[in-house]
Amino acid sequence: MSDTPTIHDIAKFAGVSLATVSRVLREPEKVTPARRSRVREAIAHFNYVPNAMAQQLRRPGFRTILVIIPEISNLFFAEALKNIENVAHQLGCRVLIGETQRKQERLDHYVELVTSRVADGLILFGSLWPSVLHDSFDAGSPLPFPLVLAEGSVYGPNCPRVKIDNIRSGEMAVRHLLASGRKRIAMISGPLRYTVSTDRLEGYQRALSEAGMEQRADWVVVGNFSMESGYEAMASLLERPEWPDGVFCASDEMAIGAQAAIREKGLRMPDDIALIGFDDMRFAAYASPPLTTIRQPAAQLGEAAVRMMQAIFHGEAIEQHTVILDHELIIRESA
Amino acid sequence: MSDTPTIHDIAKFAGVSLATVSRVLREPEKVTPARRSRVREAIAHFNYVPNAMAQQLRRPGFRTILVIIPEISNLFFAEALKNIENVAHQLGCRVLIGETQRKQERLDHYVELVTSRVADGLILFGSLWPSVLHDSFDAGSPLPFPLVLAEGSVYGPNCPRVKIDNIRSGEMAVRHLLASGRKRIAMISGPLRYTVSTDRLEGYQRALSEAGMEQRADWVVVGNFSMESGYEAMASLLERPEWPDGVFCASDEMAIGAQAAIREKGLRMPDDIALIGFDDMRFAAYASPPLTTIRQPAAQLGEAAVRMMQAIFHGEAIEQHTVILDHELIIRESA
DNA sequence: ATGAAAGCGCTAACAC
DNA sequence: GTGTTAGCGCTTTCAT
Repeated sequence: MSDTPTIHDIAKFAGVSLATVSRVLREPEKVTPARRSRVREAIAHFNYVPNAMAQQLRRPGFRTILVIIPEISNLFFAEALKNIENVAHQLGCRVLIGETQRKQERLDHYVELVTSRVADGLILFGSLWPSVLHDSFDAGSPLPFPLVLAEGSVYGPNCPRVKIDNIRSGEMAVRHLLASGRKRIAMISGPLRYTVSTDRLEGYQRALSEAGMEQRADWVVVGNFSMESGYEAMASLLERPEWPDGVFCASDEMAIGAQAAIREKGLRMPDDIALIGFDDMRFAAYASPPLTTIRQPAAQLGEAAVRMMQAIFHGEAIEQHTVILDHELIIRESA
Repeated sequence: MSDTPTIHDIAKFAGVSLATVSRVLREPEKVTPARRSRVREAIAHFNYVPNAMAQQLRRPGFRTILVIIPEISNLFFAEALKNIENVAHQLGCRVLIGETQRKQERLDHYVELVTSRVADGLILFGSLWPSVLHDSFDAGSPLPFPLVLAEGSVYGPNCPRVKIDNIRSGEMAVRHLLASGRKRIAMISGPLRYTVSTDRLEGYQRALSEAGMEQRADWVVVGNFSMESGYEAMASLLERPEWPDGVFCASDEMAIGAQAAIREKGLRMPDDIALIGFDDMRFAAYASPPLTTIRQPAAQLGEAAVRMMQAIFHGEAIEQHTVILDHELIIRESA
């Protein structure tokens, strides 16, 4: 932690010019073996590592892509991230991760990393929109940096994005409940300020009306995607005079909370209540009973996002401006 | 995404000198209102954001701390991270997160961010040791950058660290099992190449021998901290002629996997088998039955790490070179 | 093959 | 107040 050596120190120590040191670093073959090793010794001696800031200034180096997610503890994001890291690494980029905790201020703080060129591109999850990009939202004004939107929960802006079709996913979930003869289907939704939530809700409604079922507004109760809120929501549903016989939860976490509430009441799944979740996160298979759910292709989503970013970096025209990934019904034992 | 404007563009456009633009940015009060607003217009017009690389070069700016974790999808880390972010933000630092997936190569790649001064300090979770720091491992040689070790799973190096006492935690877990009269206590351990694992295992052994119980080597089966491995481990235990009546799992994830195996056999917890986990991750309370576990203070751990880092940044002598956080037994229904 | 020197985008002394 | 100028640590012509 002593004073950081610079290229000057190395040059002086090795008795060569700055340029030579620089060359040893990036085109060693252009330097005589003798001096080359002298320089290398010096480098080792000082434990010298070039200052990346200074390097980048002259020469566009490794690409760094910043990934911003709302919550790191949400397993869905964790899964997507893992793949982003893998693919990016493969493609020779570095990945930095930032968590906003759904705070605009945090988001903006992270976005500075890319406006100020510490990172070269941004993959943005979640429903918040960077303040700096306010003008670019609906206006056709071009984006000031490479951006790809993931998870598709943001409205309008005209930029590359990868998402899943939450409406059709919701439909699929509810149809599955319907298929087993459920008549009183409730929904535990996410916060209605998020598109993902309203989309899944719309899917629920469509499936119901398609089946000619009655829609009861008081049977959709909104949680916040957490287990706790799922538990509360289900508990409140079970306090009503008439119980639902099927419940669609907008996240697996809420479904797991709901399961706890159902078990506490001594009810059985799927006999008394059929329950279906959303995400297919790791824990779903180990729930009691194992959770039937809609699988979001988190990993693919990450991969697709990185590939789009890569395309932008390379100035390639992106064929599909928005790619929609396939969801899938995973049938286990809860419905 | 068009050509990035520089301070020159702004200066020219506003008809002032570079210095004036720079001043408007960081000491606006020293510039006449008239010119100030001219410059601001120019900035707005070009959508100018100073290049952070260039800035840092002259002037040590915001501190960036890099946090490296093995796996982002491990909820324990997620929890610790959340708090790191919070505290760091409060202290005016930026946090970057990197995931190694327990690969040395990945770790080293991230560590470059700090040797090359993109980040100013490193908080390191996990059991891997950066290659660059090879010499500093046991040698007393000083570290080339601010480093604090978290989670305490690395041997020897002489640097600030924050950890929990895994041995005593393990003891506590097993004592609890013993207290309810269990006679045949098995353990599902983590990989034995990690200190966290061997420490918890040692705690298990100590508690057993302290109680004068027989120790059977074939009753410790090793998993890899995942639910899957917990399931497998428990299943294998249940294939033996004699079943354990108590099981200590080195992670909640493994415990949840184990619960699934136990339920499948139609056994009851804690009546037939008492089960205790480790971590107290979010899902523990919603398991079936709710999981008794040892709580690791993930959040405090994050906070402590950041504060130590802050102290290093400020050149303060760190009072406690290694801080050990308290664990806690959380009794729920599985044991 | 090597070194001198210009410059990357910005900040901070120093003059005016 | 404001502009000029000298760097920050590095890369890259361009001579030699």
